[in-house]
Amino acid sequence: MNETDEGVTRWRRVADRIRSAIAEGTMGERLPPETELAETYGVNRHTVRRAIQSLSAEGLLRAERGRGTFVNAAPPRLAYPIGPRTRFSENVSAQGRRPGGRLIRADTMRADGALAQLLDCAPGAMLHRLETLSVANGVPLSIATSHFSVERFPGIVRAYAETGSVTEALRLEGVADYRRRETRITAERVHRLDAEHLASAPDAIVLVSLAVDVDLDGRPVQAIRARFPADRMELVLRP
Amino acid sequence: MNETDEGVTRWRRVADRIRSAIAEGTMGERLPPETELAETYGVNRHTVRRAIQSLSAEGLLRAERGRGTFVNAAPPRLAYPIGPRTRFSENVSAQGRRPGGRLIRADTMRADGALAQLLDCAPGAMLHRLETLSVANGVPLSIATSHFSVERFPGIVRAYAETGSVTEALRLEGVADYRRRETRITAERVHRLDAEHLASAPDAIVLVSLAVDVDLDGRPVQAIRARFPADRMELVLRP
DNA sequence: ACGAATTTGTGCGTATGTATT
DNA sequence: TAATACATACGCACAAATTCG
Repeated sequence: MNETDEGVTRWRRVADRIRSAIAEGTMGERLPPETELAETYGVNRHTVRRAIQSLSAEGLLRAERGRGTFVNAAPPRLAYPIGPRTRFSENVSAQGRRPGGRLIRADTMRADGALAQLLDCAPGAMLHRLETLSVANGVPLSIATSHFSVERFPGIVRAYAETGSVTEALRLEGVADYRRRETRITAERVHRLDAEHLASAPDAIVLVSLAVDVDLDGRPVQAIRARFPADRMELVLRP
Repeated sequence: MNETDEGVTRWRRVADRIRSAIAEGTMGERLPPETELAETYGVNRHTVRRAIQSLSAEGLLRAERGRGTFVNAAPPRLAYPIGPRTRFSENVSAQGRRPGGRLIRADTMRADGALAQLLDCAPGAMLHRLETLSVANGVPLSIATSHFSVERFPGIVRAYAETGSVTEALRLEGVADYRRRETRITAERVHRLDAEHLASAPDAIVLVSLAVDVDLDGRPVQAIRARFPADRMELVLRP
């Protein structure tokens, strides 16, 4: 190893050299095997593995058991417009993709304090919980968990199952139209079950959007917690 | 180790048991040392470390060299409103925090294709690049890199240095007012230098906001790429 | 002030498992 | 089947940071 960057741990130096080699294009699409990298950099294979682990966490590399370690091509992110009239199917089809959705789970739960405040209902009130996976061109784009008041929308689950659309289901339940009142966005590591549905790496990052839709009278209709894989999606806001 | 969850790797089982112990409250604020955990779970210390690494990545734990491994208390996130008139100092002071900013770097660069399109200038045009760190109550909240056309705003850096405010600096350069035209939001792992400035863990997650401000005639004024630590901030949109 | 004990971080060697070629 | 390549796991040693007597 080079002695110029004294004070930096070996695996970090290895990671930097691999990153540079990729940036210069001297690495190619596929990395040499770990044993070979260990030899060329003069370190133990574990040290190479620690470096590769770090670069994989950044999204630069992708290690596949039995096959090799590959350089990730950075695909362009799909834009997801957010506004007062955000609707998933319209968003995706506008970009020439074939939208699709699948109901993952439907059950009931009791509102905790935060949900009760968002939905303007009593804490402990029964809520329908709908979990849906959105897909475009076969690529999972989001998991959304929607919460509806059971008292106000008793048949929402059946209506959604029949129509496949929240907009249509709400219309059947007497909500002519709705709009977005507030969206809160943060990010976190993907949860394990979400990672499976989203076909993401177990340590991938998701954008988390917590939104409230209200009817034309301003009454809360649904609270939605959507998770978007951050390496495939970006949220776009236009005032 | 328990033999009921056959087929799952040991470090994952250890991680699950630690997570459960924390959830049940039987773990306390500080974890036992790695050697002790290894003994109680009947695995090697490396296996415990792999589990702790995973839980740290989730944000549940925090390992401090020489001190121990601690359970992270989840602090409430600070809300950052985004809208057509987003201004940092107004945002933060509205929440009873004392805002502050610091200029990290100021230099020039050439516009790549993406920046040129955002700023409506020629690719390769010279741009001022201003990197600023925003702090509230001593806690770093964001790093923002602003790009301005050198041709149009030759004195923007000096003006910013004197006034400490982009709004004021732009006024000195002849821009009476500006508004947000577009904001694109995604998320990624924090870069190393950003992590130092933001006082984040090296594997923390940042929300990345790429925004364009335009003057009253609709001409692009600045392109901003801001990074927010996702464990401390959430972006809030109200139509 | 200083050294010993404690605790996490890094690194190497070895062995074995598992998926792919 | 055999060879290859990444994944997991153990053991040992030492480094670096902190704590405490």
